[in-house]
Formats: sequence, structure tokens, C-alpha cells
Amino acid sequence: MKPKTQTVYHARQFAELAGVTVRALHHYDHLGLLKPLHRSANGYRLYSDADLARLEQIVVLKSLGLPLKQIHGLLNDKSTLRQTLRRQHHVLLEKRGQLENAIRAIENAEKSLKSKRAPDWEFFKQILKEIEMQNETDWTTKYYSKDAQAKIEERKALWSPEMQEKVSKEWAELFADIEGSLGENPASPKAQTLAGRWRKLVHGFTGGDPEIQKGLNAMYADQANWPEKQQENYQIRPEIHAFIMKAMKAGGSATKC
Amino acid sequence: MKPKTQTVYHARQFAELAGVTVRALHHYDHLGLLKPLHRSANGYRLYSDADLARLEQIVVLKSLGLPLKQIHGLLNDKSTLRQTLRRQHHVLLEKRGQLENAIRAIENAEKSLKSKRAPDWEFFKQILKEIEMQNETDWTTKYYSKDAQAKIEERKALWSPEMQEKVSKEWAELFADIEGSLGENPASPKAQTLAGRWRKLVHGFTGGDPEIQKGLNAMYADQANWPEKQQENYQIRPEIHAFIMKAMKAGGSATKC
DNA sequence: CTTGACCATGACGTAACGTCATAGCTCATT
DNA sequence: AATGAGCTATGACGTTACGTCATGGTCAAG
Repeated sequence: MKPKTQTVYHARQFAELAGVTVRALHHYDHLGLLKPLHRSANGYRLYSDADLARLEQIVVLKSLGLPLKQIHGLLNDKSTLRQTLRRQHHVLLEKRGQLENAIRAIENAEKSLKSKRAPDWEFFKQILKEIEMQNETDWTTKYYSKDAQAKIEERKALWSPEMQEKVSKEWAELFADIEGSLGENPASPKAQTLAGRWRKLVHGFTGGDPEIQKGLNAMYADQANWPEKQQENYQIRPEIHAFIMKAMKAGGSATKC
Repeated sequence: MKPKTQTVYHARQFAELAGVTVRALHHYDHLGLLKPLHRSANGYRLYSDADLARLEQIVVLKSLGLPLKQIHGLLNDKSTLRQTLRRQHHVLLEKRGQLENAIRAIENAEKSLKSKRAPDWEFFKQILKEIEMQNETDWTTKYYSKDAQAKIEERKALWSPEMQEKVSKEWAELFADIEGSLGENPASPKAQTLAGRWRKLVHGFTGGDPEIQKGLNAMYADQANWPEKQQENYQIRPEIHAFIMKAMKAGGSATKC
């Protein structure tokens, strides 16, 4: 005999088991997110242990900041769980970034309030701008159309750290290989192979989207105006760029960079 | 002659100057947060440079995460700016903490998803609990009534880092001084002075609130169940405690610890 | 029978606007 | 003068995840 623990719970008990309120249960029921298995004759909600498991999953996902709608979808089709988590991870990192900006801004503002007795709004404005400028991780955005930006954000969210690392390693290897083949004829099979790898990596970023490709090209054309700090990280040696361009042309591709 | 730049703006222009939408202007107007100086005959909102200054302040405060209601109050009575910023700083730090929990939880969950193909909800639950347990900065809360907790939070938010440091230094000094006076008669003026300092420091925390005092007492009485890590930081040597209790009694005070 | 504790549904409130819908005004072109 | 583009106004509903009544039925204990 199994220990026959209670198999049905009333709203109150059930809510307490998962640390939520009865009102929340009503809400979830209303949304169709969690419907009690049955109702008693008088209309009371009767929850089961299976319901408890589901509710606990809801609570977990909720604590990760997911909206109830998505949770609903996830629980009906858990195959997208991975991607949802990736996306959410990205979202949370961004929120944290903004929070940190605000926190630092307040700290600076407090310092300035300590010396000057009256608030200096011009100064505050400055502080915020500077902080925003400082961590301009997204200085690239100005090259993309609104439309393209949205698409990029979409795809960014799905890049796992491993993928990111793998890709940057592939780029590094590709650069090294090109470096060693600068003497080759751009039309040679070897050069064409390199151009192929290049295209594949670029394609991995653009996803084949012409809007994104356009932005990337624009960004590349404006190299002179990149922020100094990024020059080193992103700039491609002219010889390499020239070589690849020639190889691309020889191969008949229109992709610019 | 000063450069007579435009002195009145229509909604659209004005909004762009501060990087907000026209709808937001309507909203602020509706709330009474920012009313345009006048309206044109046809009912159009006409904003002035003074309005611009105010709008910019609104934008700054909003970016710090302050609700419009509070901003409204602040702009009418800037004397509370300091405290509001302190409070907000505290709020933001807490939000960041929660975000970090969620972020770490997702990262762990992703790891576990990598090995096992199916989501292991029990495991997720565990992860969240552990992370919550791990940074239990507020293990003390369980000793306070809901009411008292709210009050404590209120006061915490107003403690500047400097205050905090000053207070803990004062406690350290007091402990040292008591340590050197353990041989004294608890009724002696010297002991009474020490007891007075003790009371003042406790009062600084309780704010004279009996609810908070009660919680503090309860917490102290339950020393045996404190989390291990905190034992060292918070525990008071029994000799010192005993001495102060005697001195308090001798002085006729009812304060327990 | 009366409490007190628990249940249900329904509806309004919250924060900060976004997004129509409807309608008037203005300037410039046809 | 009529028309269309572009700007303006007000009003109202939608969003998120419930909290907080308001109203009324149910159940076990005394």
C-alpha cells in the first residue's frame, strides 16, 4: 500500500502548498493556465497532485520573469523550452545592465548632492548620458534599420555562449588561414574555399536577411567612425579584406564583406 | 540682443527635444505632472523653454526608475530628493539581486538541459530554492511581524552607506569599551554610560518602535537557530551581553538587548 | 441557529503609456 | 475653392498579474 496522502485539495491548502495566493489560482484558472481537475458539487475548485506539479512549474517559470502567456505555451509544448530560456537569459542580462546604469547614476547624483546643496539637473543629465555612452555595447545599432535591429535582437537572444565562442574561434581560424594564403591566386580553389568559409560565417550572422546584410555593409563602410575601443577588436586587416574581396569577386558572389 | 530662439513649441517638436512621445506629453498633462504654459486658440498645447527644463528633469528621474507620482511630488518639493534617491538606490539594488538570482537559475537550468534532454522540474525547483537560500541576506525577517518588516524596510532605505559604516564602528567601539570594563560594578556610572550608549544604538535601529523591538528580542532569543555563517558576525559574547543586561537592570531600563 | 472560516463570481484599480477612432486645423498644391 | 498631407485634440480601450473589495453561498462546530 502506498501512503495514501490526500489526493484533492481545496483552494486555500493548494495555494499554500506552492506559496501562491488563492486569487492567483483564480487568475490562472481564468486564463486557462491551470484548471483544477474537477469541481465539487458546490462549485469549489478541487486540485490534484498532478495540478500541484503543474503549478510548481508555473511558479518556477514565473520566477524567471516569464510572462504567463509564454508559460502557458511552454507547458503545452515544452520543446521550445531551451530557446525560451536562451531568450529570457538575454532579456534579463539587458535589464540588469539598465539597472546598473541607474544605480551608478544615483550614486553619482548622491555624491554631487553632498557637495552642492541644491540639485544640479544639468549635471544629472550629463551623468546619465555619460553612463549610457560608457557601456555602448550597441554602438553598432545605428547602422541598421529599425526592422533589421529587431531581427538581430531576435537572433542574438538565441545565441548560446558556446555558439558565440565557437563562432569567434572559427573567425580567428579563418583569419589565420587567410593570412597564410595571401600569396595565392584569388581564383584558386584554395582561395575559393576560404571565401566559402567567410560567406558561411557572415551568413550565420545575417541569417540571409538582406536588411541585416545592408546594415553590416554600411557599418563596414564607416570604419573610420567606429569608437576607438572597438577598432582593435573588430577591424580586419586590409590585406585580408582585399584578398577576400578579390576571391569573392572571382567566385562571382555579391556579398560585400 | 540675445539670440531669440523659439520660445514656444508645439507638441511634436517639444516631444522630440526631450526624446519622448506626444502621447507621453498628453499623459503628463493629464496627470498634472507637466502642464503646458498655455494653449493656443485652437486648443493646441504650447510649451515653453521652462517646460522643457521640467520635462528633462522628469525624464532623468524616470530613467532612475521612479514612478511618475513620486516625480510629481519631487518636482513640487525638491527637499526630499536626497531621501528619495537613497530609497530608490536601495530598491534598485534589491531588484538587481533578484535579477541575478534568475539569471543564475537559468544558467543552471540550461546546463542541466544540455545533459538530460527532458526538463527536470524537480531539479529546477531545487536550483531556485538553493539560490534563494544562498543569498539569504534577510534571514532575520522571520523574526519580525509583517508590520515591523515594512517599517524596517522603510528605515533601511534611508541608511546611507556612511551611516551604516559609522554605526557598525560605534558598535565595535562599544564592544571594545565594555570588554575593558567587565570588572566594573554594573551600577557604576561608567557601566551606566556604556548601557546608555547601547540603548542609543539599539534605538537607532528600532527607531523606538515596539514592534521592531519585539522582533529583535525574538531574534535574539533564538540565537541557537541562526544560520551558521551569521553566528560569527552577529553573536555577542555572553560576558558582554550579561554585563549589559545587569547594567540595564541596575539602571532601570526594560530594553532587553 | 449562529458564528467563523472558506468558497465562488464579478468588477474595479494599478503604471505608463500604445494604439486606434473620431474630428478639427493649417499649409501648400491643384 | 477644393483637396490632401501632416499636425493637433479628446476619449476610450488594451496591456500585466494579480490585489482588493463587494456580494452571496457552503460547511462544520457550538
